[in-house]
Amino acid sequence: MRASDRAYATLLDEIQGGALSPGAVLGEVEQAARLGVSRTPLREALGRLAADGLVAQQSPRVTVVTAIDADDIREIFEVRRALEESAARLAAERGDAAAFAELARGFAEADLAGPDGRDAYYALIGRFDRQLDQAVSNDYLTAALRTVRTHLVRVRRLARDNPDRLAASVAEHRLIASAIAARDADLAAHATHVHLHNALSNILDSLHATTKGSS
Amino acid sequence: MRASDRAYATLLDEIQGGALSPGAVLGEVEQAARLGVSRTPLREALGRLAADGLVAQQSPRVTVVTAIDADDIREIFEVRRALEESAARLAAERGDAAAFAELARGFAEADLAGPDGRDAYYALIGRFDRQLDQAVSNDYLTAALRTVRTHLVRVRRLARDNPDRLAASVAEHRLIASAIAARDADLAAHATHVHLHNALSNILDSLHATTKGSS
DNA sequence: TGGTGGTCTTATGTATACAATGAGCCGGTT
DNA sequence: AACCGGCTCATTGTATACATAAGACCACCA
Repeated sequence: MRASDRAYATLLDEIQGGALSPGAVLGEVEQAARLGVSRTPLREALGRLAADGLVAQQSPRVTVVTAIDADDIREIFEVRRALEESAARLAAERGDAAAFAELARGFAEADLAGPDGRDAYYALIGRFDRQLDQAVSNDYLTAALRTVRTHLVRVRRLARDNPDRLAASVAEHRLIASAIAARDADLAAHATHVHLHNALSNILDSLHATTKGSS
Repeated sequence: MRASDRAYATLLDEIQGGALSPGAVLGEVEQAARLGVSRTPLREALGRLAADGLVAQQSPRVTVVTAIDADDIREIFEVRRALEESAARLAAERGDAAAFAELARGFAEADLAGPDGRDAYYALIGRFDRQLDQAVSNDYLTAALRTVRTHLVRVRRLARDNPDRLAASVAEHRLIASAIAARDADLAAHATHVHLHNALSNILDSLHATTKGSS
């Protein structure tokens, strides 16, 4: 694996995981030394992170981790809705119906009760996203969704997802998968709309509660 | 201006303009020498172009200009439809109605008859796109649209746009702008759908004719 | 004569050295 | 004492030198 890939992967994990907080200054020499690579591959990693929108050059001299506030989350969800509704429609038209029927069964039988219910949930979502990408079979759409998902990882960290919401989300995904399997494009798109509406509401509520609670 | 920016801008122009054909191999030393920069900024430029999807590492050893075929164009237009329909809706909800009324007038009065009718057309479209971005006021959506538009420049080169289509396109944009000015989100979105359907049909027809005619 | 192995070339990936620019600080002057 | 100017230093941007690996070509063997 290339050193620049390692630097990118490490910084990505740290930003998404919160180890590098928004506003943190990323000096080239400092980070290169910390990650054990030279400045050249580190600069490449920073460039990729900048293209993703995870870091930005605040001034021509200082690169910082970008912040995400409630308005950013709304904007991300506007893009997400545009892309995922289309993806759901396209998957309903050309996807592998059997695969989505199988996914729907998986959502129906999902058990999120245990302590690692969240892990099970994200594993299911990951399978669903991969199947969706494969069904849509559109590299440009997948690339656009990849960027959105990259930001969503950070958004999820900001919002504490409660078990009730996780269960509801699974049910919503089950409906989407079923609609795709039934080749009902309208239902797939509208169920996606509903799911994203609920997800956004939950996140913003959680954010509001956190803000009020911690201040 | 930084050397890496110049290298990126030059290569972007050459790829979009056709000076660098799809499949062209971009050796680092060769291109660095040609553009008068060293390999370091040139690699940064190639990285940005790769993020845009304009070049790709065919093998771990050779970077080439990516190709665009009819399927790519269809995929790009699927993403474009998703993003631009949403953008039209959002602009209708929150855009500057007066600015879009003014744009609609501009489309109504556009004169594409002259020899530089195409330039006038693209100038109008550019104004419209900028106004749309401003109205939507969503950096994530704008970034996604930027990628799509980058590819569209190449798509337009493949299709020879005839004057009739240009005039029809202006009329379609006039309707979209009017709908946004009237805050009619449904009409704005549907007019966008119609416009993109016509634009794609025209491009694919042109491509088919060219393919048959030149073979 | 065809295949295989090895070497050699040439490309990329990485590290480091050099250049240039901007920011911060200190001292002088008003 | 405050403000302006210059200087220094740190940081980025660029160039180049070095390491490494992949691919091609040639020679040798079957």
